[in-house]
Amino acid sequence: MSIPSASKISARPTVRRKPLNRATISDQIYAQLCLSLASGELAPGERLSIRKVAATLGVSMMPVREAITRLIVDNALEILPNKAVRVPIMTTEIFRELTSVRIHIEGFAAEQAAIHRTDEELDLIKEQEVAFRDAVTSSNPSKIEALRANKNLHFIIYRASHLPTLLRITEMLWLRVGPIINLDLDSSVVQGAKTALAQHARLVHAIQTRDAATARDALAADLLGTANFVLESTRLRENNLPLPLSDFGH
Amino acid sequence: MSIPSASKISARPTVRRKPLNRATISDQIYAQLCLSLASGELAPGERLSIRKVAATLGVSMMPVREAITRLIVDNALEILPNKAVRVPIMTTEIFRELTSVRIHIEGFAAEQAAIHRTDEELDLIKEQEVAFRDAVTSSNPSKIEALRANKNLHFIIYRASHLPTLLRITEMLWLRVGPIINLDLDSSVVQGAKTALAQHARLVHAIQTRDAATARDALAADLLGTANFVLESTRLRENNLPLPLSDFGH
DNA sequence: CACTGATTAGTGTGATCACAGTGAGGCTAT
DNA sequence: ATAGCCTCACTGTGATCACACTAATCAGTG
Repeated sequence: MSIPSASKISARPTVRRKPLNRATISDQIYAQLCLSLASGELAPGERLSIRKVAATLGVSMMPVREAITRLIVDNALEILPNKAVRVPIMTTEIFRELTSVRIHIEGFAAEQAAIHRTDEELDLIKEQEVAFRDAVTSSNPSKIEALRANKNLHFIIYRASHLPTLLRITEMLWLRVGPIINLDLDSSVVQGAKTALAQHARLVHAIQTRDAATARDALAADLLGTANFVLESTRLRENNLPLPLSDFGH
Repeated sequence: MSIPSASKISARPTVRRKPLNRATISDQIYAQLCLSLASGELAPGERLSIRKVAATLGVSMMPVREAITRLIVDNALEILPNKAVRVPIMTTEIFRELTSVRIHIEGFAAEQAAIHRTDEELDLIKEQEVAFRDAVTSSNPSKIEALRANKNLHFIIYRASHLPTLLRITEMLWLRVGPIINLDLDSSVVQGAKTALAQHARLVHAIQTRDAATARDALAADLLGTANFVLESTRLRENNLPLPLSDFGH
């Protein structure tokens, strides 16, 4: 990821630079790990070593440590009783629980978005909906492009709820499902996207007409659809065995 | 809080001690800060210095640093553009937003608790309900005892939803409202508890009879009641002015 | 050959130091 | 007296080291 060794600002001639909002190295590592998590690059069950991640990314232990701590707090990573850190393994039971919570909370967000959205936000939503449609119905459908557009669509909606607390919670939830949905939904995402397309259309239309109940229902159906798709093509563990022992942790 | 300088286990004679689950110093600091936050000891707007907290608690910077990082992640503390850390100031706007989210999410938790609760959990819930009633209707009502029982009651219910994700979210939410409700609800908590008592009774009865809808409604009414109470005896800032300038963070 | 034992590499946690950036207080020059 | 500059105390961030604990390797013995 090439961290610029330091922010070497030698001399500021006339203008007084204000490096206030500069991103911390820890922030960069955090963002990087989030990406690796969301892309499935970090597989469930895989162990993380602070030192190794630090060496890989070319930084010291400290920023990695802090980034991992953050990820543990929002349940994107878990810490075993040995104090070892790994990306949580998702059982079907946990996945079901997570999905039901997501349906309720993100459905609520969609409902509020239908109520509080501005016209500008509606435009952005429509924009992302066609982006998703294009990515899926294209002649050579791009899986990663579709997932990106799907995520954008959802989060523009959640942001349009104008409830920052809710937005934060949905971010946490997506961080947890990320490793799963990106894992083995190869080109088959196109097949599963049939119902997604329909529900997205319903969803956007409901948000446009400020129909909160329908917006909630459409989003719930969308989530449920992809969740069932994951449950079928299941790479999930049926029950949480004491140890996976299948990790390639070094 | 008196941290034992270190876990000095000199020699373990015959039994092989397994100090696996031992609480980290960081954990202890985190718990301590949570308490200070929930008790209102750390007032909104107050600034936190890693070194000063470390010196006060008699530890080095590191555990404090990690504990504060965790609290920032779940929005119990906020980090200003100056990188300064303070406990967030709560505006009426933010409080309203937070309350609406809480009503929805914690209402959902109550609903699920009514469905999934075991008989043992029901007993615990009843137990905490009479504890709260006792604390409030006592001849010399104890504010801190009432608040403790109230929190216990709520979280036993949330735990009884058997949705760990939901439990985690409610913990985050309570961490944010903690500094407010404990701030200036002195003996007046008894007055405001009138409606709380009624709703608690409804809530517990609904959970007993597995009436999810009523459970949700009762909990929503409970939350709304205390929220309105806070909004009236308001110590909240009307709008988020650039700086409070009233902190004693020297 | 199988099993226990010690040694070693590797882990997360905590402490300490270095550094750049920030803000306030006091000084000087106008 | 006031505006501007400088100094200094203090901040969070990052790096490095020390330590206790864990897991796995390899040696020794049955």
